Amino acid sequence: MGLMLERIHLTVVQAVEQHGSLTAAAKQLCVTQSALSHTMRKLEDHLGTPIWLREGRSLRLTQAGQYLLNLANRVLPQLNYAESKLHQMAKGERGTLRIGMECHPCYQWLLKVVSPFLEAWPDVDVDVKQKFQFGGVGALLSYDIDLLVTPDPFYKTGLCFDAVFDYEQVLVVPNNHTMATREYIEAEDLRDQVLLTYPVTPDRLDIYTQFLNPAGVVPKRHKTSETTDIMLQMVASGRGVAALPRWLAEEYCTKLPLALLRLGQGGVDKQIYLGTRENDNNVEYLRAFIELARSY
Amino acid sequence: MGLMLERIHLTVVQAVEQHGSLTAAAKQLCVTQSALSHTMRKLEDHLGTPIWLREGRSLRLTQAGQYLLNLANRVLPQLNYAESKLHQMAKGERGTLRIGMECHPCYQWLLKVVSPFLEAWPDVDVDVKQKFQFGGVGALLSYDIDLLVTPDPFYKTGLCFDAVFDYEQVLVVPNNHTMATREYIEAEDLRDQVLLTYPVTPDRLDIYTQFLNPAGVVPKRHKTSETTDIMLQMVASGRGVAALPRWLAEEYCTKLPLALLRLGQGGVDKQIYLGTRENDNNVEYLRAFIELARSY
DNA sequence: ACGTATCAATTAATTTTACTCATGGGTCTT
DNA sequence: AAGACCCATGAGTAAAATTAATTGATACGT
Repeated sequence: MGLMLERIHLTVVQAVEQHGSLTAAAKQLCVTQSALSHTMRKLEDHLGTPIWLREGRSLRLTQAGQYLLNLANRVLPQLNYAESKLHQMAKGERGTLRIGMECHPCYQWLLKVVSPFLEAWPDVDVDVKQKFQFGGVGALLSYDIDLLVTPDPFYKTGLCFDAVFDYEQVLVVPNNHTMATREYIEAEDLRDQVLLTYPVTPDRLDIYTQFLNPAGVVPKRHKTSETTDIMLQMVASGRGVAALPRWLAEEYCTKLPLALLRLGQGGVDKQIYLGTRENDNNVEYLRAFIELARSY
Repeated sequence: MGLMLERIHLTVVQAVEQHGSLTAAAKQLCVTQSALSHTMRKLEDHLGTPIWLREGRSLRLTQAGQYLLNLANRVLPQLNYAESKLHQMAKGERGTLRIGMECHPCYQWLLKVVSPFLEAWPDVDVDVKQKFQFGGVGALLSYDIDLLVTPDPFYKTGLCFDAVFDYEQVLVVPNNHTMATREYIEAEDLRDQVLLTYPVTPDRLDIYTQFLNPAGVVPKRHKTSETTDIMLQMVASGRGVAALPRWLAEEYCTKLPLALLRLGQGGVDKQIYLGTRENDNNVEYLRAFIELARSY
């Protein structure tokens, strides 16, 4: 009645993949190559299938091995994090608030909330992540993050979303642009414009989903930029137009020759949501963060 | 450099919670109580925090212990499933296709696809699950299922959704109902009707999201029923009306005195989607299932 | 209130396991 | 063809896990 698939096995598969050989993995793990060879051999016997094909002096993962590697990449981070979190709990520390960002421009806003939070909770660290294998919701569900900042809430059992921030999405144009003096623009007006956005898929860009798509309009060209600074430099120099939160764009208006226009007569209104797991409802510092965010 | 949090620890925490005592857990795991006491004691020393409060002769989880239990409930199923899947792979079996259902009436449709699939892939088993802690998407992301049947796709990085089935959602009324002879109804017509649905939240019922809510209509009463049979028995006996897929309702029309009405002049059209992980794109039998489903 | 049953912790003895060392057989490089 | 590199194997040993036996504490029944 032997359980057999252990943490060490996943660790080895992962380390071998990372370092290229059993020997290198062994050095990394501070044991001999022989130890790992024995250990993995036992697992292979137990499973009844090899994990690697021994080709000359190198190892290539079998299908079973690839499955193990995939498992390792999913499970090991959880174990590692849990262990460190338990250590933190033991020392009486509050732990780390892991924040995931699904919203490029929110970063600036987040910084303004994080800083008073760190003061109010000196024993809680903050960690911000931006890339997720399965999107922000996936990261929340698989405990890779504890809090998700997103303009795009997704109500599912086990998750809570709180709206914490209202803002208006506006179009940013150079202030010598032909449209610069208008109060608002229509979707049609963008048909012959170059649109600058962050590099994410159009279905996650509000300017498309809420403004252009309903009107069936596609801009002349679509360019992307990772950073707001560069993006607005491009706008100022007449390379295109961009859609950003008003509060963010306004900060740049003092530095760059820009004008802000409403999107449609009524404007496009947005909210930022904070997503959490229901399980974490009673985590004090998490609730506190949301309260703090709401009060801004 | 001692790694320490092992599978056995999670197993013990889970087993103690399940069986109420260390002794019972030990029996379950085919070891002595002493062994578990030692093992867990070592972990507590390593972490620096107790896992249980010893109250008289019983154990109560500390906060750290609860965290461990939560971790165990998330991680152990993955390890257990992985181990059995690897054993299957070793024996040359294809494995199990775990299907999650987020759509009550789809069950009937699914059965029609599963049966030819089982014939075409004799070495693949099928398992159908209906309850998910974090919704269908969560189950997909955390590898609790491999395929999600849903009317409500959710595009996220790492997931694919394929539309496999178009159908019309219709209103089912008894055939002696005052509206029974009409071709279609308006939302207003439901204001004084009793509505029968499956027991899920209204935001996941198309009749609300696509028909009633836009018109701001609330039915006189809302009753729920777990099964289609009972629901339509109720409809036939004049206790209310129900919204169901046309193909499903039509099957009952031969047995029960029912009439089907379009929802609104244009009718409400729906699709069933099959959700998978991008990672599984190359799993033959999964692709085959989707193809098979599409061809119906 | 007393005896009995149950449960967890502890100690010491024992078994099992994991690891290292030493070695051999491959393969690739130059 | 030599040297470097890599993995597998077998035997011995150190370490760890497990057991058996016992204790102390608590609940329960009569």
